[in-house]
Amino acid sequence: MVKITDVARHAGVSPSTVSYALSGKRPISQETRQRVEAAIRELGYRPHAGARALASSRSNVLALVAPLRTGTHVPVVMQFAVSVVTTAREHDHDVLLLTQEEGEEGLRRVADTALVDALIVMDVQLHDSRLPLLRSLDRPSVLIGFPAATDGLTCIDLDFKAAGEACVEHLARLGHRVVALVGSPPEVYVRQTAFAQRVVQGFTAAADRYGLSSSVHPCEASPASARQIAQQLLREQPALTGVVVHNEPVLEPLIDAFEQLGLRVPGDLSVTAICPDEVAESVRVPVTSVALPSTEVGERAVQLLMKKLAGNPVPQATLLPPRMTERASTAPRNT
Amino acid sequence: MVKITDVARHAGVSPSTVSYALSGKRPISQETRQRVEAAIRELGYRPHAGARALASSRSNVLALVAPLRTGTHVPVVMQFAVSVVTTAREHDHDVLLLTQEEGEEGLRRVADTALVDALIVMDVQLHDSRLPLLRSLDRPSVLIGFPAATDGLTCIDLDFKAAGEACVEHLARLGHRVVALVGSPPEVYVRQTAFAQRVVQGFTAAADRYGLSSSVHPCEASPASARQIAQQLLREQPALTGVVVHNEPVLEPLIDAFEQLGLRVPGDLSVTAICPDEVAESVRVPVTSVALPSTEVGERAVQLLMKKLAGNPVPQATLLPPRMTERASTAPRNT
DNA sequence: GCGTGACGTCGAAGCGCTTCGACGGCTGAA
DNA sequence: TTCAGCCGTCGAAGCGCTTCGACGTCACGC
Repeated sequence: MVKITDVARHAGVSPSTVSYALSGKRPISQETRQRVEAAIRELGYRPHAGARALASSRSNVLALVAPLRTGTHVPVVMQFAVSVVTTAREHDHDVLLLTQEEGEEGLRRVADTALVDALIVMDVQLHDSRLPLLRSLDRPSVLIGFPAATDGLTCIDLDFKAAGEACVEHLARLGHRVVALVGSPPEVYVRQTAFAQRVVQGFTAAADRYGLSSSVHPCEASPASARQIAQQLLREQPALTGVVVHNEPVLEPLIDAFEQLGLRVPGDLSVTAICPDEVAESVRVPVTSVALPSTEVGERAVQLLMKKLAGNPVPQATLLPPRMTERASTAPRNT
Repeated sequence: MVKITDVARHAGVSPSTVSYALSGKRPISQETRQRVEAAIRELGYRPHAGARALASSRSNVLALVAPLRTGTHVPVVMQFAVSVVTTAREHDHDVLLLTQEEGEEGLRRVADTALVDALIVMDVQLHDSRLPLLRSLDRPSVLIGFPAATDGLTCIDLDFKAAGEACVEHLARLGHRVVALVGSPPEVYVRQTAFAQRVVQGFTAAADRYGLSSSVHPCEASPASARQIAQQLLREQPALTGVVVHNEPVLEPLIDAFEQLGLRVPGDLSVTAICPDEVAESVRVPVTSVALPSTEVGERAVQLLMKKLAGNPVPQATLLPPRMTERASTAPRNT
């Protein structure tokens, strides 16, 4: 193994000079820097991560706690993880993957052993048991999702309330008067994951504001549930012409079910969704949707963390504004 | 921060004794060990990962290189990743997540900086450009998937050839005489990912052995392609009664398409698949399938790595035998 | 009764890097 | 001309841990 003293000798300077040339923390003359760089290249020098971490008390590693539970759409998690890793690399950091099951002990472990400099926690719930721990940890963290109280924390997510509102607004503008929300599976609400409830809040508030008749229906992630919900909706709200779907797996089955019940989309029924663009685009009838910007959230989360690591202040809450894309599934109400 | 010297002082022993008590690398008396453990608990001591890595030249971290490309089924990747993390934790290791995009330079970086002790590489291709690097690296690695030549490597995967054979065998035993394979998207073959071709080999070999008439059809991962393939199959092989599907996303659409064309599953047509059990079970007609054992592969991969790290020899190739589960989609041929 | 070796513990030497203080030389303002 | 202060570099200390060799003690065999 080639070490910094080898490089120093080869370049005819002291080890500290090599270190400073590498980190830029002190001025180094153009000429010396070039000699050092040449030596590094020739010897194929790579600083030892452990030694670096020990001396600088910075590991340049971030922890990412990823969920893997029913109710979370896996591709979104994956996309998010990739975006975190990619962005972290741009900031010269690596990413350590932890599972939700590791729990609080896992967080404490990687933080206390100085394995990581900072943490990103996904799938945060309203009264998440990890919150006190994250507040007390000596390392910065960023949460994806919003708990009930955000004091002492840094949170980021899509503004789901605004997303719910945007969907209703879009339908209202098209003249629809009776709308329904097909939501996440019941367990998501029971678990009190904030985003599901926020969508409901936005949906309801906007419906009231526009004077629409509305209803909310949690839905299991199976085609059978989709068919069942579709039947129920037609029975209970025969005048229904607008639907908001916040549940990726049932989006297509739901549209199929409606069409089998004799409703054309968007002729008789307009459908909007809150889901990743790829999902909205891959449905038989491309769906007008508010995007779930997993890539952007991941990127922003890492940026926030970097700011905190640099000692800069960051906002407690970051809500990304919804971005709606009109596709083939919505149309003015059939009068 | 509480360090090992604090623990030593508190327990009335030397730092080295604490270290040995922790690692078990030298005998420590029952009584001393207990005093040390008590001190650790009372002080909340956590060894510093960087210091440990520097002194022992072991970081206790594994690298996992995950793909994220079209053609790879995302949930499978995720399931695999979770299994790797979980198993690694059981062996007191953590997992660093790298993306495929980081490429060879990423592998070299984490290996050379001693950030990780060993590597797991997913989605290996027949002539993967990373192979020479992995062979030359001074750190052990395990590949998921089989390249053309496995010398100097350690590879593990489902035995896809045997899986293809098992499907055909199952159909042949049920009396089917004309079978077809609906395979992965064309780009998977072009990319020369071995597993797709192995399925074809097994499928073809078994069909020949049983004297069946057979054909192979790559298929895009979209419902439209599924419908198109279904039509084509009926046109070209009117006597078709058995289908093997190796393409998760089109499994359900394909069955739908066949039924819309007037073929009942399994009445007129028997369908088997090579896919994760969850996918096979979630289809409207649960599908007889060979499982894609991502969890087991992840677990075994880590175990192989641990053996290599301990200096024990491991087999160059590990092929997991296919496990077939009969479900509702296959039946004896309608005579 | 004494040598032998296993047991249990200690002290010291590093692992490879960063960083702090120091220092000589040089520039520019007074 | 002088001195303050910056620039560029060096040497040494030390980050917190593991590990090696050494040493005293004790049990056992001959």
